[in-house]
Amino acid sequence: MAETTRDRILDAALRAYGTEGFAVTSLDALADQLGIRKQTILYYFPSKHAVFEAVIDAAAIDLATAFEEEASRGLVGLEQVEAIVRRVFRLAVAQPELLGLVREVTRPGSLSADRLATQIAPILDRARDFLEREMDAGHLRRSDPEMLLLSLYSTVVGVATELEVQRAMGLPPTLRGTVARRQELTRFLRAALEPAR
Amino acid sequence: MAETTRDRILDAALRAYGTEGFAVTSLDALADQLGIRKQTILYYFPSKHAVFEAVIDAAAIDLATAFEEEASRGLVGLEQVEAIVRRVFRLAVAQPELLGLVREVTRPGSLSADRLATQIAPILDRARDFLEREMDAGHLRRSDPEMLLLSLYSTVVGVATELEVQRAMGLPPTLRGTVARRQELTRFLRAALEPAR
DNA sequence: AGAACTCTCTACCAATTGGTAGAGAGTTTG
DNA sequence: CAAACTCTCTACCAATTGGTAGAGAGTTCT
Repeated sequence: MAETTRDRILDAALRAYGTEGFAVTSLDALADQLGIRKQTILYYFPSKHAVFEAVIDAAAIDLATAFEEEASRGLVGLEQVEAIVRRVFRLAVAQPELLGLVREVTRPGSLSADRLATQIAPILDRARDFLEREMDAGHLRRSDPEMLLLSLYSTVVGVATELEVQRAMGLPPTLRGTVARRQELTRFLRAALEPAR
Repeated sequence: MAETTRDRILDAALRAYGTEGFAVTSLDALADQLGIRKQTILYYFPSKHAVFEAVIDAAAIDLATAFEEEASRGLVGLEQVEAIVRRVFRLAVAQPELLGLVREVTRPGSLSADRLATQIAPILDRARDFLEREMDAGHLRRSDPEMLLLSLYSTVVGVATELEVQRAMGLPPTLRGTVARRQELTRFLRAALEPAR
């Protein structure tokens, strides 16, 4: 309990930046949500951009933790891939703002793209190694691990987060619909990754 | 020749909104790029948001045209899918701001998502029909066409935007790298879509 | 007790924002 | 030629922005 003011600011900022976006969220708006004045925010962070960077750092830790949890189960081949997909979807439902922040940060004009990138790099390295190992072991179809990772990332995060696109396509944003989407995605990935028999 | 002022504004706006984003691009900044005053912009468009909507409309036409060109070749099965993927990548290289705009518009909670959506809807319908038909004909592995479409969209746009992010971070997008990505993506799709033999 | 420190606030500020009013130059129309 | 219209501009404006200065209340240290 007793969440510190600093943590409350970071929570609200993650939610705001991850859904509305960084540029459109003013310090005043953020402060209003918390029932404080923006000067209090500027007491804890030297500037608006510093809040953003702190949010990114915290998000990177959350993401790394979630990934770590799934990766340390000793699963193999497709089962490991599917475990992570399931986790990403769980994240998308429980904490949509987290993946929303990733989307915000990885936008072309973003000043802080590399901040998240460098913190996530170890995860990516580990994922690439995993794919390579599993291909060698014959558990996954052989292909370029780096590129495969990129395709996997885009597909999974996209399917999990592109709510507007889904709405535009007439897909219901219900929990049931989300589960169906995950299952279909899993089938899709299985078809793409299963070693040729 | 003799591009009208209105068209020059739309061009610059597409580039700015598609890379920097709508919120962070002020009318003054836009006018500066064109060597005019923002009041001239407001002569052609009643408000900043009207500029955005006009940009979306123009982009929708460009996208529909590109799609139409690829779709009217009478290709079949995976060949048709790959032709469109190739076209999207060509777009991503030649006009990265166009996909950037799509990304900007499809941000969760976007007010203008519907505007693009309704204009793109016929394309989506057509694409869904195509996939369904090709599955029936046994040219593509059977799966939920809607989900498949979403996966395709996420993956292709995701991989294409990722190129932009890297470019923004200083990694020059070599033609070779782009082609390599497209080929890996194609392999990925082929593995997932090829009818089981 | 008093000094120092922590935290949140009020009071400002200069810059930037989207937008309005309307002048002035050039062109087209009657 | 004069009137009307088209286009771009200067001059403003009120609201919002991120940020500074410093007061005041409460707590902790000596």
